[in-house]
Amino acid sequence: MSENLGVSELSEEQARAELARLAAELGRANTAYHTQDAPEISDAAYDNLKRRNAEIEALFPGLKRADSPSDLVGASVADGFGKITHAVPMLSLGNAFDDTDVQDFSDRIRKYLGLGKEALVFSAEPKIDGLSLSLRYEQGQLIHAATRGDGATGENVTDNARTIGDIPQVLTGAPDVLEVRGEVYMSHADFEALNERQQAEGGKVFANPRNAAAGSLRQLDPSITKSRPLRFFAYAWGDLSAPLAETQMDAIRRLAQLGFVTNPLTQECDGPESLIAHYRSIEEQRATLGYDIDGVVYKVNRQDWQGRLGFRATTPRWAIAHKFPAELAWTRLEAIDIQVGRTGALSPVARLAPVTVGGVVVSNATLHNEDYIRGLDSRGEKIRDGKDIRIGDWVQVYRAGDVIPKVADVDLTKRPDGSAPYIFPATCPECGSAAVREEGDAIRRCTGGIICPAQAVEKLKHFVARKTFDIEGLGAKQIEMFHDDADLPIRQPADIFTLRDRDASNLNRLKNRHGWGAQSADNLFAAIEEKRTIALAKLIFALGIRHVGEVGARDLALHYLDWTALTQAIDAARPAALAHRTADQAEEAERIKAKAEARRARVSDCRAAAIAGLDVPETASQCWSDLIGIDGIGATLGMSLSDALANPVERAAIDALIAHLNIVPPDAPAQDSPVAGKTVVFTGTLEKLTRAEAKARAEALGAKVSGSVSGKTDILVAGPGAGSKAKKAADLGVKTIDEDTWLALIEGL
DNA sequence: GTGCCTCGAGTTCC
DNA sequence: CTCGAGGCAC
Repeated sequence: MSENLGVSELSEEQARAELARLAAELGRANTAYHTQDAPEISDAAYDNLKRRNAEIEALFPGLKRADSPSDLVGASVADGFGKITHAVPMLSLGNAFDDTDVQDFSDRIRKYLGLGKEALVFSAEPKIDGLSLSLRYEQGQLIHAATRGDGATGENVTDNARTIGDIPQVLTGAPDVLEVRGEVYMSHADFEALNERQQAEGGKVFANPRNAAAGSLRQLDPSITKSRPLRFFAYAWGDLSAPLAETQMDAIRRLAQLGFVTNPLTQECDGPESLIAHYRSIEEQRATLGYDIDGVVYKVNRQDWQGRLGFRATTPRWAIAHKFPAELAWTRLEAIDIQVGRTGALSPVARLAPVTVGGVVVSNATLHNEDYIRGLDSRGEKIRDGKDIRIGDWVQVYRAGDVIPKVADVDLTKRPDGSAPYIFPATCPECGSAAVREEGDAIRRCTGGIICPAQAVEKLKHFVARKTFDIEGLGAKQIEMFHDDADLPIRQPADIFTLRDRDASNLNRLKNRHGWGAQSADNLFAAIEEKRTIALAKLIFALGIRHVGEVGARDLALHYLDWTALTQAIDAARPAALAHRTADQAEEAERIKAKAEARRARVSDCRAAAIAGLDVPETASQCWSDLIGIDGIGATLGMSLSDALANPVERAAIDALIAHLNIVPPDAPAQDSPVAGKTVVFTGTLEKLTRAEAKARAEALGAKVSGSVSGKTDILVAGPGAGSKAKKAADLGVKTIDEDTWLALIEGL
């Protein structure tokens, strides 16, 4: 047997066999652990198997199995934490900042549910300022604990969670599978005692209880977590298939019966006035609670109504967080710097004399844009009573959403003599090109395009970012270094993929440089090689074309399925795109000129000529309509994409890049479903699905989802409140069905 | 035209 | 996380 060999001594064949053996053994151990009282093997033995598996996988990455135990949840791996995908995503909440927002929240729900005089009851509880944790229990046993992470996937902190006294290891009388959610936090007293201890021992002193709780929970060594006084309030559960109770309040009581600690200030409220009264009461008690809270959470009490209300993209419709006013601090504005983003946006950043805001030292803050500094909002109306912001001013800072520092106000009585209004630059501070602000736009942009080094670097950073090419070892810092490198410059994406060959024929080789070695250089080249194969959607997003974000890129990929098809279609649509813009501009001019009677005729002539003169070929119009007919893609995105591909410099860079890549088309949609190849339009309110879900399901089944009804539409799915589209469909003789019929049609697929 | 809702692009600190 | 703005429904 090979299992006594060191990992490095294994042959490929032995490694493959052993990975199979480990997968089987760990799989069996996992099943035993999760379904029976006694685990089959000890924790230490389990960890050893797991570690050996990870070591072999690291050495033979090509042999990693589809059912690799390293992807299994519920076990500790030596380095870092494993990932856990939440069965039900951990979403964030919408925010209310004043009484009006609370009233709106209630009104919105009443309208959505169609409630008349009927009572609408809420639960209200303090929003604990800690970190949320999801606990999974199977057959009453705590199986795993995961942090929120990005909402879909979190970190596996099971071993640490087991050390928290408020978290039961075993439940009696619980459903077979139960996910409990709550907040891990540290009390003020415990926090202070911990910091004193840390200081005495020369350890890290935490800025605030939240950071202390987060730092303690994310310890790699559970014995350290155990020594930290963490607590836990349970407030929700993650599995709606088996509701704990018919109302939120009953569910909380049930959690308390099961042995969880629930917050004593949780209360039932029968309307907005009652919610606000409870909010004020909690606000008054805030200082004496002994732990940090940052607001009050309101939830619709009835479970069935929560179900009907459902979710928007990232937040439930049935809950909201009523936030306390943010903590404020005053400090001196020392300078205003201008940063240039990847789209050329000039963003002013305030450099501040360091000041503590909400437990964190802040020395930078956003100033948004030109108008914000001048004291105007996006509609040109006064904010801060019209006070402008000047260098040297005494300014008020807060952290929006307790995260992003912003300059909120100015103290005019402390304004230094001889100060002058800040003059926003009209040229790019990085490349000197003109910086212009389009009519109706809040942002001033550098016109240098690819010539501007700041834009080039930011675009490259976007290209290698986590959601795009995600090249390990080539992050923002490395991009900055390589961009200005004398011997191995990376000036455009294609340069990344020629790096290895250029390095091989270079005198100043990467492996001989300070801070690099043969191993790290090889790792980088290997990471780059790995990403030569890339999904079409990621490639499109990575190009960093304005208005083409993650979702737009995915929609384009799903529609065209292939890079060549996409470029050919966009190229062909170019005349129509130009005509669209010309017509747009002419219309705009016409609107302005309508007031200046004298010149109207000339403009109309100009518009007619523009359209007639361009003589748009039929195929161009078709390609253009096809493009902007994609649901979610409009003329602005279309124009932006067309411009990017038609710009000779940009196009050359893109073509050079494409030559190095192996582009993977999106998963071919099912061919055998009843809706494959059909064009579907959703309209009205969907009750069982969100629009995004409906769209994703339909696309997975091979349907094309369009935004508007036309002769090409095969099926219109009309929910309640469908209007003009249903009428148009009837006129065109398009088949129209309701949501239930649609669900029945695609059922089981 | 108006009013949602989502998406894109910007931001800080650990 | 927030703002602005694009896209879409009414």
